[in-house]
Amino acid sequence: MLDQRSADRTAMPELPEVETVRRGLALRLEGRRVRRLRLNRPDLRIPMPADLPERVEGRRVDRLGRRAKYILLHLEDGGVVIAHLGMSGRLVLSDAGNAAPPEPHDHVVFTLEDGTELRFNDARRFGVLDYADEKDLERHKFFMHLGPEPLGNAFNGPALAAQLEGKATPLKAALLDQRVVAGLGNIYVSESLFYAGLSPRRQAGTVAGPRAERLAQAIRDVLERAIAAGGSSLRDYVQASGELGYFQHQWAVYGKEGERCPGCDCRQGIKRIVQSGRSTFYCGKRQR
DNA sequence: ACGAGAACCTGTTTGC
DNA sequence: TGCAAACAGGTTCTCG
Repeated sequence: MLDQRSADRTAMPELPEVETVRRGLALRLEGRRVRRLRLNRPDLRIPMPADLPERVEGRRVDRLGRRAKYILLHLEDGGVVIAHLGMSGRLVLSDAGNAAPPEPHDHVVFTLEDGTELRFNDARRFGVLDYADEKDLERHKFFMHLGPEPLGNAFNGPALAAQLEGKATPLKAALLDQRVVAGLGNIYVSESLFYAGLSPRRQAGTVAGPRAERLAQAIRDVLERAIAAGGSSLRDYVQASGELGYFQHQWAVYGKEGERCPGCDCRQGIKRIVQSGRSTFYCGKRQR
């Protein structure tokens, strides 16, 4: 229990964590009906629609979906609640008859017919909650410009190379751009580049052919392994407390400045640099 | 048009 | 010990 609480504080909502949360919510929400939706504080990064409660209350949740880092609650009438966790957002479930006491930053509370509560808690309010009709999702402003899902069929070496072609920006910055590939964040960009053996400082446009192939594969592998790790943690987590949170991962380079490179015997160890205001970790010898 | 950096906001960690 | 600065998983806007 204590371990889980401390894991909560090191939340990291990139694609694997969002997918893990989606799976956990699916177990508890699919097929259930929302009795009440309470907006405590609607002014997140983008103000949520004032009519959200009337759009949602009384509807059954058919299916939990995901696009990039957005979680989608598909309702029975074709409505979709769109949730993004930003940097600090959490979706916390509590059992019927055993509701957790209200916490600071509980901005939205869904109450199901059986009393189960789902709370959207987000201290920094970089998160988002919105509503759309299913048929309009592709054209929604959140999704209109997104690149391919890295775990989908449309993502591979040539597709990635095409996105990077002509870009002068460092590879690190290009991979954070959700139009290039949707779902990577600061941690998994560093991790993917490490496994691909590519320098985060390399000009993005120079990545094509076999390099692009390696990078696309590294991205896939890293994300799949992280989801697998989250999935196994999730089972324990749900059994233990019935809550959802985030999970600590074992990273190769992220946050490991000065430590020994796990891929080679170089002397300098893992380097930390700042690119467009954000930390990047890499091995200067192994990654070119 | 593009890319770098700031801004958004709060909480936690680090360093003097 | 206490306080201030630095830093944090994301996205979007502005400026050069």
